[in-house]
Amino acid sequence: MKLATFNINGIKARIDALPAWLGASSPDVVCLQEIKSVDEAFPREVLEAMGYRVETHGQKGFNGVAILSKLPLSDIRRGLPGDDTDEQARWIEAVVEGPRPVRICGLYLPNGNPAPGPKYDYKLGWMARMKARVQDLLAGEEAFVCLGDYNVIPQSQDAARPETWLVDALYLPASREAYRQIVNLGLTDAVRTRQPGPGVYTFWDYQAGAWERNNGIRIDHLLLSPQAADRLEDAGVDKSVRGGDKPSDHVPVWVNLAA
DNA sequence: ATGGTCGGTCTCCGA
Repeated sequence: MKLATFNINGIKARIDALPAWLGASSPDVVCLQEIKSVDEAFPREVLEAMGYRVETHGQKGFNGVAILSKLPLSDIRRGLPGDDTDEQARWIEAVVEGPRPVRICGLYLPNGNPAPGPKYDYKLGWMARMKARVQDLLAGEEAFVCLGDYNVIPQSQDAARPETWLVDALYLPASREAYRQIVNLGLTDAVRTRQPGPGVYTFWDYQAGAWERNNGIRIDHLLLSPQAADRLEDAGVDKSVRGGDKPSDHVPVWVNLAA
């Protein structure tokens, strides 16, 4: 089973590039971030025509997440638990049905800039809520994968120029500590396991020729529960998508799980 | 040495 995450930075702007990648890569399940669309305006028909079920959790203008799946979904949940006043659409969850089901949590973690400030406080609060959700899921001992745009550079090797990120919310010590606290509950970073060295990036800014200079960062991650990690076969980054027509600033990241 | 790019609209803000 091939699972992928892709921050598309606007579904309207990616209406050609997304189907092109789906056709070339044939993932079974994809979690999308930054659809920047309300549910009613999401162009589900073109994706359904490719064999995907479509579940969205959108909002106007910003944020928004979705699941595309060739396999049946159950227990679909929208929104990260822990704060009923949080109106930002950043979390969608479902169980992918099959002989060996796997729960997927698609997430768009807050950027948090500028830091310090209220946006950074929201980021850290959101990460604490995510940690609590992961703790609950771990207690269930099921296979699950938390995949999406984490907006966290875990280590210096995950940035081409780490020195330029020192005061950024994506790399501040408190951001990386909160991320480690989630991973250290017992999750496996699928891409790190398969490609342990430096130089693996998932985002290149549109500005300043970042792509041409390979000035990238790794912020899109797939974290596997122990039961999902048992089934890890392969993982990787579809870097070439960044060089295509009208690219997102992120590229797809994927994992293959047995059965 | 500096500034630079997108996307969705809220003709500015978020990233």
